[in-house]
Amino acid sequence: MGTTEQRVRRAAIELFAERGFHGTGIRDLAERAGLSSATLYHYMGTKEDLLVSIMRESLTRLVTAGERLPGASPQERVAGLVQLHVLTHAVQQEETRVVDDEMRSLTPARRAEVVALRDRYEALWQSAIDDGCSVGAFTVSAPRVARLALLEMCSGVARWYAPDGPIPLPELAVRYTEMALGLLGGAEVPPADVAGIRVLVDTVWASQN
Amino acid sequence: MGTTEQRVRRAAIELFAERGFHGTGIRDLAERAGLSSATLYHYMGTKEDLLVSIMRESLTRLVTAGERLPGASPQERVAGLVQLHVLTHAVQQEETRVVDDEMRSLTPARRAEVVALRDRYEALWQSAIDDGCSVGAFTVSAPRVARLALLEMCSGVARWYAPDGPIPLPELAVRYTEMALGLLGGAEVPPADVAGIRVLVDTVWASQN
Amino acid sequence: MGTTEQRVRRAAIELFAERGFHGTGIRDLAERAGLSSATLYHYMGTKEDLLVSIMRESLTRLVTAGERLPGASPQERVAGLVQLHVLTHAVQQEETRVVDDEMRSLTPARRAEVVALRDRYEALWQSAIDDGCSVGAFTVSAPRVARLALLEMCSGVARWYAPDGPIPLPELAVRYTEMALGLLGGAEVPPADVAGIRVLVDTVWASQN
Amino acid sequence: MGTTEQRVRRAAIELFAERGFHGTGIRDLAERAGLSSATLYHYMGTKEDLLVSIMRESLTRLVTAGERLPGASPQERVAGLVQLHVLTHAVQQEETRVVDDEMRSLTPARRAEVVALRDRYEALWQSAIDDGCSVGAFTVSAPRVARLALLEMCSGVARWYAPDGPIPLPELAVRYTEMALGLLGGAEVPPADVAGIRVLVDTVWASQN
DNA sequence: AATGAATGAGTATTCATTCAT
DNA sequence: GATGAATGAATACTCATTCAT
Repeated sequence: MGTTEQRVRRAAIELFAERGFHGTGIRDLAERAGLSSATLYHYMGTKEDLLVSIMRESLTRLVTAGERLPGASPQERVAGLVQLHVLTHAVQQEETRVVDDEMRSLTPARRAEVVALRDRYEALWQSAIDDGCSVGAFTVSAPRVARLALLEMCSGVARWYAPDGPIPLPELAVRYTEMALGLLGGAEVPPADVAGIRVLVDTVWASQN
Repeated sequence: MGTTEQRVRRAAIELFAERGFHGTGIRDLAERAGLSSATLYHYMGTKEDLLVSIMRESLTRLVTAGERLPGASPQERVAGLVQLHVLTHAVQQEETRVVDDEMRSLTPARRAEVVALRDRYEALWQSAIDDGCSVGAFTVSAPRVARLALLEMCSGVARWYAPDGPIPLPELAVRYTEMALGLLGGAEVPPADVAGIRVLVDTVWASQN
Repeated sequence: MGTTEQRVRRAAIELFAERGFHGTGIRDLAERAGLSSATLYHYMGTKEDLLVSIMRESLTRLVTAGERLPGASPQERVAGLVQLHVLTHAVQQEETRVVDDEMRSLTPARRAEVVALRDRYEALWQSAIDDGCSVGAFTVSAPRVARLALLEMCSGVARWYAPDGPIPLPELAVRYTEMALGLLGGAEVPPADVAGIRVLVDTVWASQN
Repeated sequence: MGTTEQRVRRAAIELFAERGFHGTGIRDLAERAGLSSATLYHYMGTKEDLLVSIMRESLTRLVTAGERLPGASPQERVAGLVQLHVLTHAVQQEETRVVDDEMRSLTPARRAEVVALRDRYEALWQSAIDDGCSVGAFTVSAPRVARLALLEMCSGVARWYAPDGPIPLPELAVRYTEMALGLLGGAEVPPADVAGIRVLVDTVWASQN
């Protein structure tokens, strides 16, 4: 069952994803983690601390994985990012939904730190897209908007993809790669190494913290 | 400034979009609407009634517009739906975000009604997609998944599109149409009548209730 | 019984005096005032706001009365201050004890305002004492210390004086006047107009706010 | 640094004096003593036990010292008590403030014991004063009130006296002796042996428990 | 139509204390 | 001797809602 702290984190991820931060009470968390609400406070600071910690860890992992992605050409880098993003959003659906949806629940002071991390991750996308545009590999006219549309599109996976459903994970990744490169315009789709990326995701998410 | 009831609805849409249903208090609503919290209750039932009413109205308008869309071929119907969806999500960003994000905040009893409306709307998409597949106009292998991915992609517009930004609304609609038909596979993009759809959107949203 | 707000203030004064600020719970206040603890919040801000407001009002009254005191010579001014202080501490025992004892319970931010008021009141004492020293009316060697000792001595009245006990109020005032002037050294005791000061006290405490 | 138990007592005296009994949490005590809050309970019973024990020890010492005071005449006995009281309140400011201020924080059951001790101490004062009145050495009309006023006046020293300030301890004691005997009326001030009393205070407070 | 007053149930968080290790 | 873990009861305060006026 893991350590108590892990149980608390899991409970928080599940409930924040299901009911939202403000819709989840401290009592709900305690019950789900199998603790009294007073004991909960041995394993966390405030409720917001817990949320921040979940977001920080998740985004840090994403940034780590993103920076370890292979691929030299802009097409390969975008393809890798899409596959990384889609795989994590398909495999860690609850966690990624919390990160994507609960930004607004953060106090301005705490939001800053988390936004900084997210910006660092999105900068990886932006630079890959911008490079592709410079080189003429992509023809999209508004690269900033393209980034937003792509991320929105890929993040959606966390809301509907069923791991045990009809679409195998690798196929999902390939399809999204095709869609993404199509959206960027005139780009040929590089050969995908989904398996390699899956290994990367598993590695990064296996590491403690 | 509109009737008091409209002020209440506007306040609710703004705050629910900004802070979420559970993050918005009755006093916040009252303050934003310029009323006392007791007076608020002259213009609404419970807080949940207000949310349901906003969602019902918005989804009803979307269904109405969706059913009035012209277009005979599957390609034309999908194109129309994409343009309708993108335009509404770009123009009515707050309202559509509330509809998309606050489903989980509904009590099971109330959720049923709203989900039924949403299902009715999504059925328009599904049938267009399915028809296209039957006829061989689309080659996508998993039509249900395609619907989900398309809706997710188009709904994202409400989260980032800036009406006063660099991309004009018609261009946005066209781009999304292209991306959507590309996603469905092997479909030629029919000529777009974005202006006509814009009129439809404005008409439906102008009507009271 | 007075307005509800007055009942809340009375309850707070009684309980803060009896059990201290930290020893008094919001439920205690509500019960004493005959309200539910939620209703209490219609009539106050936070518990600290209530304490500050009580202190501010009491000190403001004391300053007002102190500034209206007649008396030209240092002896007369000190005598007036002693009588004012003793009378208020004998008549408003609970309120003055709250002011004297609960300073430490204030948050630094709120403490500043209250301390400023108290300093303004004590400055009246200090200047009378200092003037007496300059003129040679008092022979005390450490005037600052004399002020502290005098205030401490006179404030003590609020802790033990029984209004229905053997010592009449005017006699109490006279005795303290004698002790105070003796403490300051070599001062002749001016004729006391305790009745006049009693009228002043009653006037200032009768006024709303 | 003394035994752990002494560290706990010192922490309690400091914090109870600074923030009051109800304003001091068990965690505050633990932190100040450099222990975990669980370990704290190896060195004390309940929080109230700790307070009672501090008060009992302090009052016991005061009674012990009071009973050992030399002096045959009522004037000498009062002078000795004043000097004892002033010296202890100047030297043990925090401890004496806790004793004086936190009586109200005690449960009725525990209060009885402590009040009994205090009464025993105050009885020393009362009998000296009463004897002086019987013999005609004092002319004060209300002896009980005189005791209260004297104690209040002398205890105030703990609230403002600065050991490193301009007034030397012996002078402070002499001044208070003069004030006290003046307050009692028509009493000549006996020669003071402040140094002797200081030795007594130091002896009694040096003894363990 | 509008609101001040009222509240029971709820909020997140801290309390003093115990106990197994 | 020391402590991490645990908790029931309490803390100050807010919630959505009702109602008399």
